[in-house]
Amino acid sequence: MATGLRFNPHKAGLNSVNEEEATRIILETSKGTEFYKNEERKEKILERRIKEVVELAGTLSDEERKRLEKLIDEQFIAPWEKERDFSRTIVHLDMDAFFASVEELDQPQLKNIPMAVGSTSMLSTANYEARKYGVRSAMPGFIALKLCPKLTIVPPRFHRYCEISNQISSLLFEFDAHPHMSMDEAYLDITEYLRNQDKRIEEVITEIRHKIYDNTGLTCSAGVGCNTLIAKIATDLNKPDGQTIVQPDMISIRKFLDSLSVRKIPGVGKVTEKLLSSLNIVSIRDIIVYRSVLFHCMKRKMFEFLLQSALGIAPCYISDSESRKGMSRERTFKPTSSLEELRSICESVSELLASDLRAEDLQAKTLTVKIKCSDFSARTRAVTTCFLIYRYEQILETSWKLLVKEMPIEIRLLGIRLSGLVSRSESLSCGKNCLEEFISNSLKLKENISNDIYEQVQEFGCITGTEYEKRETNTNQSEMSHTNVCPICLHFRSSNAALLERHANYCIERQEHFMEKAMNAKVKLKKPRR
DNA sequence: GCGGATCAC
DNA sequence: TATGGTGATCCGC
Repeated sequence: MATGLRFNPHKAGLNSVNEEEATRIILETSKGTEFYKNEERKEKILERRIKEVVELAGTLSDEERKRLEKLIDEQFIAPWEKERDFSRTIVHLDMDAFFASVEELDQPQLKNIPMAVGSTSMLSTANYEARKYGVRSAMPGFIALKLCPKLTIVPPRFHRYCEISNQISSLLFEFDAHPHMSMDEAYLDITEYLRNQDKRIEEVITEIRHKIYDNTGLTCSAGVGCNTLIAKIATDLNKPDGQTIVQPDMISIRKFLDSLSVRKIPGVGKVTEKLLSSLNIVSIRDIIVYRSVLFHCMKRKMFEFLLQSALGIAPCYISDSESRKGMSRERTFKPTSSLEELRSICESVSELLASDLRAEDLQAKTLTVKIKCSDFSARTRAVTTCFLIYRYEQILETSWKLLVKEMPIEIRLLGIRLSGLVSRSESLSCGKNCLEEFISNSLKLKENISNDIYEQVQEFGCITGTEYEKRETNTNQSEMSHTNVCPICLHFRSSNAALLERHANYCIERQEHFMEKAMNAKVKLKKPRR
C-alpha cells in the first residue's frame, strides 16, 4: 500500500489509535481518486528506488564491510567525536497542538471535544481528543470526519496565532537574548543564563514552561540537550505538557537515542524511513550497526547526516537569521485548462509576489513556475535572467510564458517562486542590474562585437544559458584568458566561436517576452547619448 | 542552472 | 464535493 495513504502514527497522541481501522477508513475514502492514483504512481517509483538500493547492498562482501567499518570509524567518527561540543545547554520548546489550543483558549466550549483547525480540505492541527480517533495535522478534513464523525472543524485565525506567538517569544529573552523562534516552537541557548543564575536545568525549564502557561494559558513541551538535535528529539518524547532532559555525555546520549525509530530524526521522513527499513535499519542504533551498508548504498551527504544524527552530533545553534533564499506564492483551485481563468490566477499570484518582493525591497535572478495537474502530478519550469526581476509585469509575463508552454493541460495549482534574491541596495554592486541598465550595457559593447550580433542585442533582452551548459564548455580553464563574452547575457564565456554562437542563439531563442521592453529601452537610452 | 523529490511546520 | 502553502535542500543531469 502507498506510504502516503497508510495511517501514520508517528505523532504525539496517536499511540492508542487502532491503526488497522484508521488505515482501512483512509483507504476506503481515498480509493479511486486522482490523489490516490498519484500516490500509487509515487509508490511505484519509490519501490524501484528501494530495489536498486537493496541490490546494491547485496554486492557488499563481508571483507569489504570490515574494511569500510574501519574506514568510517577512523576517518569519520573519530574526527567528529574530537570536535564535538558538550558544553552548551540547548532547550527546545514546542507548543502543544498550538492552533487548536489557542482556539480552545478563546472558545472554551471546544475543550474536551474532538476538534481540529483547518477546513474540510485540509487540517493544520488537531487537539488531543481528536487525535484519539487518528485525526492529525496534514489530513484532509473530510477524511478526518470519517474517522471521527463528531469532529468539530474550526477555520484558522493566523493573526491570532502570531499575536500569541509574539507574546511567548517576548517571555524568552530573559533566558536567551537571541532565541530562534518559529510560530509554535523555539530554541534557546541557556548556557549563560545557567551560569549567571546558578540554577539547575530542571528548575529553569519548569520556570520557562510555567511562565508561558501563566501568561498565555497554553501548555508546551520541552527538551534539553547539548545541541539542537538532541533537544528537539527530547521534546517529542514527553508530549504534551512534559519535558525531557538528556545529560551531555556520550553514554546518556546513546542510551537516549539508540532504541528510537529513525523517523524521530528531523529530516528523516516517510520515504527515507521506508528506504532505510528495506536495509533492515529501523532504530537509530541500526544506523550505527549498519554504517558500512549506509556508506555503500547512500549518497555521501545522506550517509554523513544519518550517522552524525545517530551519534547525536549536530550544531549547537540554528544559524542566525540567514537571509532568505527565495520567496513564493501558490494557489490551488478547481482544475481548469481555460487560458482566461489561468491568466487571471497567474495575475493574482504575480501580484501577491510582486508585493512581497517590494515589501522586502528585493529583486530576483530566477523565476520558477510550479504546476500541479488535475491528476496531482507536478512540474516546475524555471528561467534565470541576467537582469533582475522585480516588477509585477516582469513576474506575470515571465511566468505566463513558462505556463503557456505546458498547455494544453488541466491544472489544479499554480505557484511562482523567485530565487537568487538580491536586496535593492546591494544590486548596484553585485554585477547584476535591472533590465534597462542591462540593455544599456549591451549597447556599449558595440565596438567589440560583430554587426550581426549587435543587431540581435538591440532587439532582444536575454535569458542566460544554464549553468550546466556553461560547465560543459568550461573544462579547459587555461583558455579562459582569451575568451569572448556572450553579447546577449554577458555571462557566458568561450574562446570557441562556434560554441559562443550556439550559446548566443540559445539566449536569443529564450527571451521572446523581453523583446518589446528591450526595444523600448533602446529608444530611451539612445536619445540622451546623442 | 534546471527539474524532480523530500522534508518540516 | 473535497488532499494546503512556504521555504529549504539534495541529487542527477
